[in-house]
Amino acid sequence: MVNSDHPQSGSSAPKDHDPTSQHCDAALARAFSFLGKRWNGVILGSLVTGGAGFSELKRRVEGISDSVLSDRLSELQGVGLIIRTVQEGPPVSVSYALSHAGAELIPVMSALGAWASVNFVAHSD
Amino acid sequence: MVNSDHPQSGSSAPKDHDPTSQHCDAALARAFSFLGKRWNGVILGSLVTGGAGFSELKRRVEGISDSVLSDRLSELQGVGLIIRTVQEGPPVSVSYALSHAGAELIPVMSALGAWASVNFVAHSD
DNA sequence: ATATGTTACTAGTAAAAAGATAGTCACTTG
DNA sequence: CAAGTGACTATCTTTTTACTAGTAACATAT
Repeated sequence: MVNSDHPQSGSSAPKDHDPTSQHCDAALARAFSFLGKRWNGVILGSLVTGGAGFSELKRRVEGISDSVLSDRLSELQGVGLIIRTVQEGPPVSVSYALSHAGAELIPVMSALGAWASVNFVAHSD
Repeated sequence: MVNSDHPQSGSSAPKDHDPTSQHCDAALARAFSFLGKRWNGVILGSLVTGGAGFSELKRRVEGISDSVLSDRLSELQGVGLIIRTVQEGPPVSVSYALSHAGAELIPVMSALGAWASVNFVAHSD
C-alpha cells in the first residue's frame, strides 16, 4: 500500500513556482495507486473499445491469467472505474464496461498511446 | 537499438476496425510495461518539476525505499526516459533529469493528474 | 583525528504480488 | 451423455517489491 497520508503537504516548495505541479503530484500518486499495478492500465485500455465479458477481456489483454484478471477487475470495479453488469437468463453472462470516470480516462490513454508510439521504441528487457 | 517500424502506422492496410484503438492498445501495452510498475509513474511525475539528486528524489517521492528508488532509476534510465549525470568533484553528486522522451510525457502526466483530481477525489472508504 | 551526518548507492532477506494450473458451476452443443 | 464455453475461485510456485543494513567518499563538529 502506498502512503495514504501526506505528511509533507503544506509549506514545502523546493524549487517550483507552479502550484499545478504540487496538486498534480498528489493526484498523480493517487492515480498511480492503481495505474501502477501490472495490468490495470492495459485492462482499462482494452475496455475503451467497448464493454466485454470475462473471456473476451482475457483474449483482449492477451497474456493475463484468470486469477489476475479477476482480481484486477474487482479492484477496478472497487474504485469505480468499471461497471460489472450481469445479464441473467439461460446463459448467465457478465459484462464489464468503463464507468463515467473510466471513460474520462480515454483521452489520457490515447495521449499516452500516442506518446509511446513516438517516443518509446521497443526495448528488450 | 532504435526500432522505428510500426506495423500499424502509415496507411498500409486500413482495417475494418478503428485503427486508432488498435495502435493505441499496442502502444499502451508498451507504455505500461514500465508505467505499470509500482513507483515509475510517481518518480517520473516527481521529475517534471526539475532534475534532482538521489536523496531529494527520495524526499519528493516520499515513501519509496533506497533500493527500490535505485532500481527504478536504473530502469527508467535504461529505457531512456531519464538521464543520469554525475558531477565529479570533492563531493560527488548525481543528478537525474527527464530526457527528451521523458519530457514529452509531462503533458500526459498533467492530464492524468487532472483526471485524478476530478474523478478521484478523496475517497473515505 | 575520530565521531556523526550526508549523499549515493549495493546486499540480503522477507513479504506481497503475479502467474500457472486446475477445479467448480451453469448452460449449450454434438 | 460427453465435451465445450463463459465466469470465476483455489491452490501452489515464481517473480517482484520492500525494508533494514551496510559501504564508501566527503563535510562538519569536537
